[in-house]
Amino acid sequence: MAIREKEAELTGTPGDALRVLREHSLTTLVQREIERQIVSGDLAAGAKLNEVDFCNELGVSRGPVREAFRMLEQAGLVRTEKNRGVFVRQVSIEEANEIYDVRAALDGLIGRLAATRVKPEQLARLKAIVKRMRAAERTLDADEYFPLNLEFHEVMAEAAGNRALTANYRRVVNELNLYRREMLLRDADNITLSTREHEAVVEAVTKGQADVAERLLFDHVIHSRERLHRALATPAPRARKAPRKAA
Amino acid sequence: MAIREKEAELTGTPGDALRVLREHSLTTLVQREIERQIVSGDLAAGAKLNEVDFCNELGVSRGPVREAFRMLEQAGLVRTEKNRGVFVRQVSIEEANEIYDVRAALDGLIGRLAATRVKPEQLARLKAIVKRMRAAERTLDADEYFPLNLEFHEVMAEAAGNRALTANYRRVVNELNLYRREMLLRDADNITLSTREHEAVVEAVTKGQADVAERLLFDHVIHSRERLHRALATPAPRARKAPRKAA
DNA sequence: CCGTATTTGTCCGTATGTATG
DNA sequence: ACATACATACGGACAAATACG
Repeated sequence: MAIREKEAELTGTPGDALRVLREHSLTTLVQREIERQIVSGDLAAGAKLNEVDFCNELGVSRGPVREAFRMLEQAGLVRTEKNRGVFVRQVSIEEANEIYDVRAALDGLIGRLAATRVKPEQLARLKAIVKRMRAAERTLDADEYFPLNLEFHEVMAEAAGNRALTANYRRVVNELNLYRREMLLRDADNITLSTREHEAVVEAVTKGQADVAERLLFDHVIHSRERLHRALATPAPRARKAPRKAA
Repeated sequence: MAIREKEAELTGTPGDALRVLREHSLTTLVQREIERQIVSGDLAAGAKLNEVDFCNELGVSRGPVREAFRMLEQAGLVRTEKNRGVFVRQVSIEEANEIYDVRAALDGLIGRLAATRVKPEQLARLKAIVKRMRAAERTLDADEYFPLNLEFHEVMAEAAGNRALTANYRRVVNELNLYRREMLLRDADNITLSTREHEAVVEAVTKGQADVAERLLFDHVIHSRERLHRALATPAPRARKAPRKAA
């Protein structure tokens, strides 16, 4: 389906593709759609992105597609080889370790700022998320836990009330999700431990303990990395979805 | 002058524009050239970037220019208004404060990692830079101090040995340089204090004291912000250059 | 408020480079 | 190694929106 109508539907009221196009360029729409496909895992790491294929799929010409590629390149989601094409970025284990360090530093800052600035409404959302995490923990539902985890950290970043921090944090989280995302947190013990850490963070934020929240969130990221690496060392669990293409 | 020959000259051997073009796309060359103009201050904050003007100036068509715009947009150097054009990003004082927080967190990580991983060659470069800083301090030469400061932090980031960290750090530093860069560190006392802090960082890194280096570099960024704000409160010093355009 | 000029948004054709048999 | 097929890189034309007189 062409991106013009598709976006209009997603944004709510169907039929007002006109309004969407008045506010967003085709480049932006294409960029968001390709980003969605990458983040959701529809496009596997290493997959080649063919310009003309996207033109046909989205019903646009090659200009907007090429511009969207350049945006995704800067966002760290794809890699471009001159005269050869663009590919979904592959994050090696060494690279992932480096990115985890950056994320830990940013998450520490998020914890520190959120502890002093969090709004009651955000605190309520955090507590609701943790509650649902405990439910997912009981039923060992990793498919439910994964998006809750993303949402928790999204709300924390919002609570920090720093737009530059949020922007940089999102980019880092996106890049980490390229790294074997299908294997994240499939282990029951890992879910339990992760939930405990989230609860501790919420408690510190509730009490306004900036230093504690900073350290807890920093350590949480480091622990997450360790849990992931342990999970990778064990026999591989089933994949979440069948990726569309492989390079 | 057309970007094709210009880049060939800059990269060293004049006349081999062919090699440059074989390795870099026009989009990349245009992006680097516009970024240079923004970072150097040739393009003032808020200035409008006209597509056709850049086409004529750089001798390329609108395709590569538009793609370069999208890259710069993601890099945070320009802002795009649909159907109106792209403008050099303006960083408000509130935004700058937020970015400083992010930079402090990243610089803290840089200090911690550099203390354990710095190579002898990098340590030598750091010491040489600080030495030249002391010289600039004696002659109160702020024009010389400014690039030394950039170089110092560039070497520190390199010493941290984390590519993801370096990439994110560069982006943040670039954005901060959009904020009244002409006023940075023009005050004698500020130069002296800043140099002292750099020296302390080098000492901690030399001794491999990760925790100390982390804290010193973190505090250095926070102090830099305070110094900048104090400088902004005093009567404005002369501008460095005449900006080309103003929005 | 309207018409014109300018600028941006989109599309497509051609040249050049790459992969494949 | 060569030729063919295919994908990307670049340029240029048309359409739509904005700015200006």
